[in-house]
Amino acid sequence: MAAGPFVGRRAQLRDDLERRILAAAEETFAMNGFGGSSVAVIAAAAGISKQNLLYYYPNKIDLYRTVLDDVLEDWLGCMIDFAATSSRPEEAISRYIEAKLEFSRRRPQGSRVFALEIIGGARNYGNELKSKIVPALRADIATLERLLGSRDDDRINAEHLFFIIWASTQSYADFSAQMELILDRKPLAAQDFEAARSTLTRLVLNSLGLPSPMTGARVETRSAPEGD
Amino acid sequence: MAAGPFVGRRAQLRDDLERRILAAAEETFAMNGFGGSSVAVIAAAAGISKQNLLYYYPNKIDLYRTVLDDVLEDWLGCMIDFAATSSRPEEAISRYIEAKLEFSRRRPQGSRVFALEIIGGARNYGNELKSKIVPALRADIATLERLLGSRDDDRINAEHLFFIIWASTQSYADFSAQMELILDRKPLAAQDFEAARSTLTRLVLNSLGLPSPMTGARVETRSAPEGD
DNA sequence: GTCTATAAGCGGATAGAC
DNA sequence: GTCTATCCGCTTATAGAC
Repeated sequence: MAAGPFVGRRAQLRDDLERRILAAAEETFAMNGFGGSSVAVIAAAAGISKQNLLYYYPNKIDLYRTVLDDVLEDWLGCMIDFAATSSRPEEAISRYIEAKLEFSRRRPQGSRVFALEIIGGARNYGNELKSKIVPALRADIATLERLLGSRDDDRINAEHLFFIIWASTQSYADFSAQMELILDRKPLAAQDFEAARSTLTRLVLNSLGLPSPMTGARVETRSAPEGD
Repeated sequence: MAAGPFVGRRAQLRDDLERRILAAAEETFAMNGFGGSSVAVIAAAAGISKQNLLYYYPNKIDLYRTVLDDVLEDWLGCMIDFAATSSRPEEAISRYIEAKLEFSRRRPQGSRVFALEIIGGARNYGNELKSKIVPALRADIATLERLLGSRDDDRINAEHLFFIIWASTQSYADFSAQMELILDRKPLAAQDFEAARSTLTRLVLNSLGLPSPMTGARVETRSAPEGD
């Protein structure tokens, strides 16, 4: 239902309210899980009555799935760049990590709702997981494999390298409560995400024998394998 | 309450039942979260009545905290080795990753209960998180920092390197549902954990300029920076 | 669309018999 | 320790007035 140029005022108001409800639901589900969130609390957070919420979303599970859909759409939009990129490997990987971390920074609650669903076995979102998320991840893994080149012998396992990238970037949203305690800073600041980006990028590129794209080819601990 | 040599039959039975309840609770909480788990369902999984469960654990939140305590004790037991180790850096780090992955493999449900609690902001376990878990992680980070040596210049950030290790190893428990779909194998097999260990260990050691401990000093992609 | 009212059931927790 | 019986608040969801 994309908004055309002639959206009426009513439709606009309705759209605004739906967004407010979804935002409230995303936050509540992230903090309390599906079972721990009541429709009444979500409605209160959205500034409307429980009955009114149920007018827009006929039941709790539909609301929950809509939240997941909304987050998924956002996430997929951020992630398509990787498979389509024709940049140099080090730049493609670097940008991918950056985009994934940026998503964690920009939408941590959405990331958490997803994490909760996966941890619980994806029983409410299994079809979408199989039909959309897994293919996207597989495409990313295939891209990564292509970027790694054809040295089959002692090559880094692309699937597990991808799992590491994915787990690491995601954790800056999902486990931020723990990181905040360790870094003694709440919430996490821009410098923390920058340090995360820098550390993870360096780790991955270094393990692949690729130069660091930002600081040029200079890698302090070693010399580059070939002239660039 | 360590069991002495003269534990009565009754005490033994009670202990057995408590363990059965805790196991059922761990599994139920892991799959459904705190709010999504009912005492009745946990009791049924343990093979007793709801009222009987409430005789052993007076309320739901106590049961939940006991599960977390039980998992934490197990986890702490696995993790002390790192800080105490005096092995060579590459061996210490290698063993740490191995132990953390082994915990994910052996007790995935416990790992998930913890993850759910942290994602929800650790509102039910904040004190223990601050007093036990965070200090343990800080000690591990300090150990890692020591192992990294004193090159302050362009050194890998120990905190974030640790976050990466921690997130990656934990994800093989928490997000196994997704990995199972990608790897097309349910549940994950020993070979998957071995591939995870190998990939992550190699990634971390390589980024630190350390030789791989298992395959000797041979690292396919580069030559060692200095003779060992 | 938003309200009041209410249905129908599940939730955690307690009382007291045995 | 385990059982039956029960309380009562909160839950999702619906009906119908305005």
